[in-house]
Amino acid sequence: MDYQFRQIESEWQKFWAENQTFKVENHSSKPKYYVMDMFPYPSGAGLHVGHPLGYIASDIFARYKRLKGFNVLHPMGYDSFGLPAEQYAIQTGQHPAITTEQNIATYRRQLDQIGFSFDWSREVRTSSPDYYKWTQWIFMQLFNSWYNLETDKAESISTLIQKFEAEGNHAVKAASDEDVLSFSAEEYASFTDQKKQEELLKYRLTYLRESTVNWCPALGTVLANDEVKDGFSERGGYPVEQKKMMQWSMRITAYAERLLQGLDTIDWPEPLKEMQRNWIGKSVGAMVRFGIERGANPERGAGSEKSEFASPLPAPQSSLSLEVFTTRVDTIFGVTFVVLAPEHELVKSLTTPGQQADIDTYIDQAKKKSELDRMADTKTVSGAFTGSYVINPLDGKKIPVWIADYVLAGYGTGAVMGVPSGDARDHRFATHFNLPIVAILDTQKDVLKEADATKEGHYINSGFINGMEYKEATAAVIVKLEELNAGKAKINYRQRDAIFGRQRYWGEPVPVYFKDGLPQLIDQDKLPLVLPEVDKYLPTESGEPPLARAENWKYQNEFEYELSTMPGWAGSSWYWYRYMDPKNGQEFASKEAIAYWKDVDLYIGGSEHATGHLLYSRFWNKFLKDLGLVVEEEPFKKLINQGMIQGVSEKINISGTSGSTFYMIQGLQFNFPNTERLIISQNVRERIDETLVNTEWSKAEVLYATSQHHVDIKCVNSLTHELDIHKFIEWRPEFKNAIFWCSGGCWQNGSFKKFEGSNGDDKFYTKPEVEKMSKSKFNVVNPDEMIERYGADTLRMYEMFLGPLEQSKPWNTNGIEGVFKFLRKFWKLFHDDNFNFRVINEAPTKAELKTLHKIIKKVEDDVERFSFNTSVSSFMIAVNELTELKCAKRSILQDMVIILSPYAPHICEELWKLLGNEAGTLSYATYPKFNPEFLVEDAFSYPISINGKTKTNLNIPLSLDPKEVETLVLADENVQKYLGGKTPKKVIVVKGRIVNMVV
RNA sequence: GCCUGGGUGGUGGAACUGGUAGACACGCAGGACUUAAAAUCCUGUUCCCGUUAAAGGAGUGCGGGUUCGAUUCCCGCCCCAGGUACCA
Repeated sequence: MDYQFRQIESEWQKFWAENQTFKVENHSSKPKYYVMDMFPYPSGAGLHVGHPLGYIASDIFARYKRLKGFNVLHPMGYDSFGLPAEQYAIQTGQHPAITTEQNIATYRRQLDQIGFSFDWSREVRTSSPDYYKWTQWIFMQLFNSWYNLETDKAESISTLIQKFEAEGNHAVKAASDEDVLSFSAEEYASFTDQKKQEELLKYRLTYLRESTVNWCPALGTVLANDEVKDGFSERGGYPVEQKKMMQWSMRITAYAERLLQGLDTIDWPEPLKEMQRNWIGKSVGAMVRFGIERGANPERGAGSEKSEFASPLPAPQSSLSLEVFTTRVDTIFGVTFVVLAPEHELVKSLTTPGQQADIDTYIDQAKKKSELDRMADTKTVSGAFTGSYVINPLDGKKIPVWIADYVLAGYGTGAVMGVPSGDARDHRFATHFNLPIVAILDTQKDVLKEADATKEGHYINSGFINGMEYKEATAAVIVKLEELNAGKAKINYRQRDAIFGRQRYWGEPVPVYFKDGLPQLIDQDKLPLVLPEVDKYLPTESGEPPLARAENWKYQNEFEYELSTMPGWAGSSWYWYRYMDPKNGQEFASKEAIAYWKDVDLYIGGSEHATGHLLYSRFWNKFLKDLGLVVEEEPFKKLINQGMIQGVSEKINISGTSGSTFYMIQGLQFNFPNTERLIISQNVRERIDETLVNTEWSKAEVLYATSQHHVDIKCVNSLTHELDIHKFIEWRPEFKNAIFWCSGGCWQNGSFKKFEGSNGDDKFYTKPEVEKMSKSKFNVVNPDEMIERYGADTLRMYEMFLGPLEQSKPWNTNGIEGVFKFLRKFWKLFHDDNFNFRVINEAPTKAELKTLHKIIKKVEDDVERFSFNTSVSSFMIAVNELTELKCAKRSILQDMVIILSPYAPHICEELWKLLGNEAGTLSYATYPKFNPEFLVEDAFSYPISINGKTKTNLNIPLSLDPKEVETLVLADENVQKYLGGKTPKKVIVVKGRIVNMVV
C-alpha cells in the first residue's frame, strides 16, 4: 500500500491511548528525565500553528530520551483560569467553567491529532478545585511565613513571634514593610491581639498593602495594563484613572539576591537571564542625604516623613532633608542640581510661593502623560524649579531642587542628584535649564558639549578626593558621608513586590476572611475554598469584585471572605510539582514523588514569560525549598525559548467620514451618506503618499485621514494580497455601502465605475504585515487543515524544518510539499513499485553502513543542541542516499525507523510493525549505537586555492603529511597551469581541510 | 533612549572550533512518461560577462581592519524584529 497517513495516524493514536504507551511511573531503574512545556491557556480560538512548535520540539526530545534509556516524564495540562473566559461569561452569561471545559476539549482533540507522547493520566487544570486547593494551600504557607535575613531563608511566622516575645524587634533582621514599628519585648507583650496581627502582617511573605491600580469608573472595575490604551479602556473607550486600593502582595523582594544568584546556576538562554537580571536590577551605590536649606519654606511642614521608621540612615540632624540614591557617589562634587519625581512627597513642602504656579502646571502635565508617552519622548526636556535649595553635605554648596518626570517615584528614593558632566540625561536637563556643568575627572572631554560618564583618570574640582582614582574616591566619599551621618553604602533593587490579586471572578479564591478588619486564614481542612456561584460576572454597583455577588458566602456564616481572586500567575507558579503526583489528596505532591523527579530537566516555552511566570515560579520554588517541601533551589534546570511563529496580517486603509453626501473621485460621483466609509486600495494609497502634493491628487488630501485596520486573512489572496470584497462585506456587513477605491475606478454596492481614461484596474489590494499570530489580528492559521491534507508526521517535521527553533519566523507553507514527499520516499524504501513490503535480511554494504552511521551521529548531535531543522535535512539526505543505493536491508532500515521515530512517530510505528516487531515497542526501543569506523575515509578531495580562491580539487590520501601533500600538489599539472609558471611564496596545507598557495 | 536577537540566491534556510559559501527543501525553467492533466522521474537554477562549453569577475546589510584564508574574529555605521519600568 502507498503511504496512507490518515489511516496510519488515527490507528496509532488510538493504540497509544488505549495502551497508555506513555504512562510513566514515579520509580524506575532507569535515570529520570523531566521534559515540560509551558502549558497553554485554552482560548476559544483553539490551537494555531504557533502553539505546537515548542510542543513538537519537546516531544521529539522526550521520545529521543526514551530511546536513550531514560524514564521520561512528559506531561501536559491547562492554565485554565483567565480573563478571556470571564469576558465571554460577561457577554453571554455562560459560566466560565463551561466555556473552559469546551475549549479544553478542542485543545485536547488538536493535541491528540499531532501525536504527542504526553502522559495524559497526569493532566492538570489550574481551575479545578482539586488543583487550586493546593494553590490556596501554598498561599497559606506564604501568609504564615516571614523572611529571616540572618538565615537567608523563609521561616514560620511562629519563630518571629518567639523573637518578638523574647526581645522585641530591635535585633530582628527581616524582610518587611517600610513602616514597621520599633518595639521591645515588653511593648510587644502590651499590644492587643489586633495590634500584634497588624504588625505581623508587615513581615508576612504575602500581605495586604495599598497599591495603585487602573480603575475604570464606567466599567466599575480594575483593568490590566494591556486593557488600557492611552488612558482609556480598550473595551468601550472609557477613561481610566489611577486609584489606590488594598491589594495582596507577595514579598518577592526578599528573594531578590537569591533570584539573581540562582541565574548563574541554570542553563537558560543568556538573553533571558539578562532580562531577569535587569528586572531585579541590583545596583550597588550609596544613599546620600542632602540637608534642605533652612528657612526654605518652614511653614509648609515636615521634611522626610519616612526617616523615623525604616530609613537605612540614622536619624537626621535636621528634620529637613532629602535622600538620594546614586550608583556614582564619586561624582558628588559634580552635582549642580537635584531632581525629584513630580509625585515625591517633599515637593509640596519644598515649593516656594513664587514657584507654586509653575510646579502645579508641571505636575498637572506630568499626570496626563502615560508611561508610554514618557518613554517615547526622551528628547524633550521638561521640568520645573521648586524654588528651594539643598546643601551638598561634602562642600556645603547650595543646590537647586527641581522636579521632572524623567525621575520615577517608585525607584530608589524618587530623587536624583544631577551630575551633568557625567550623565547624558542630566546634561540635557542642565543645558536646557541653563544649570552649571562641572567637570570632575581630568579625562572628561568637553563636558560643556556632552556628558562623559568615564570612570578613568583623576578627580578635579572635587575637594578632598582631588587626584584620586575611581575606586579610592568612591570608598573615601562613603567613609566621609558616614562620618558626617549624611550617607552610607547601599544596595538597591529595582524589583518591587508583586501584586497578588485581581478584582475578577474567574480565578482562585483567596483563603482568607476578615475579622475586625484584619485578614485571617481559613482552617486548612476547609480547603479548597470553592469559587461560589454568582448571578453575573460583573462587579457590583458599589464597585466590589464579582465575588461580592455570591449569596450567603461567609466564613462560618459570619465573616466576610476576601473578594478578590488570585492573579493569573498563581496556578502556574508550582504546576510542575503537581504533574509529579497529580491525584494526591493529602499533599500538593508526595515527598517520594518530589524526591524522585526533583526538578524539570528541560522546559520549553516562549520568552514573553521571562519576567512574569519564570520569575514567580523561581520565587515560589525557593520558598517551598526553604520550608523543606521541595529539594531543588531552582525548578527548571535547562530552558529553551522557542521563537514566535508570526502570521501575515492583512490591513486596509479606511478613511474617516467627511460629512459630505457624495464623493467626487477623479470626476466620478459616489453616494456617501455620513455613516459610510471610503476604503482605499494599498496601491492607490501608496500613489497618494508619493504624489500628495501634485494637483492631480489634491482632492485626495481631504480624504487622506485614513487608519489601518486588520482584515481577516480569509478574505484576502495571500499571494497577490487582493481583497475579495464580497467576502469582506460578508465578514463585516457594516461596510456594505462603502466605497472601495481601486487604481482604475471604484466599487460600491457590487458595481464598478471606471475612471475616465484609466486602464480599468478593479483590483483592490491590502497591505501585508508580519506580526505575531493572534486571534485579534485575524491572521491565525489553524493546524487542522494542514493535518487533514498532509498528516501529523508531515506537520511535525515541517514545523521543525522551518528553521532554528529559537528564531521567530513567519508562517508559510511553501516547503511543506518537500517534507511530505520525503515521508513518501521513506515509505517507498520499504516497498517495491507495487507497494509490496520488500525488506530483506541481507548484510549491508559499506556505503549503506556509512549512510546509517552518518545519520545516527548527526541526529544525536542535532537533538542534543536542539537543532531540529538540520536533522530534518539530514534525514532527507540519508533517504536520498539509500534510495540511490536501492537499499532494502533490514539491518539498515530498522535503525532508520528508530532514529526517525521521535520526529515522525506514526509512520515509524507502522513500519516497525511491518518489520515484524511487537506493536508499541518502538517508543522504548534502543537508539542505535554510533560506530565511527564506518565513517573513516582514506582519502580527501583537497580544495586547492590560490590567494584564498578555490581553483580546483585534488584527491589525496589522508595518510600523507602536509609536506608530502605540498609536493604532490605542486607536481600536479593542472595546478601548474593555475600558477602560470610562478612559484608560490608560501603554501599552507591544513591536513584534511585545505591547501592554499600565496602567489 | 536602553536591552536582546537578526540581516546569506526568487523563498525557507545550511556552512558545528577561521578552511571549497549557498547543503537540504520550495519555487522556477527545460525534458521524459501521458490523448491530456495530476502524480512521478531526469536535468538545470547565486549574480554579471560569455551563442554553447571553457575561462573570467563580483558576491553572505554597508565601510574599514586582522589573517595565507573571514558568513564566522575586531572597529564604525545602516536596516528589521522582539522586549522595555528614562532605574539614577
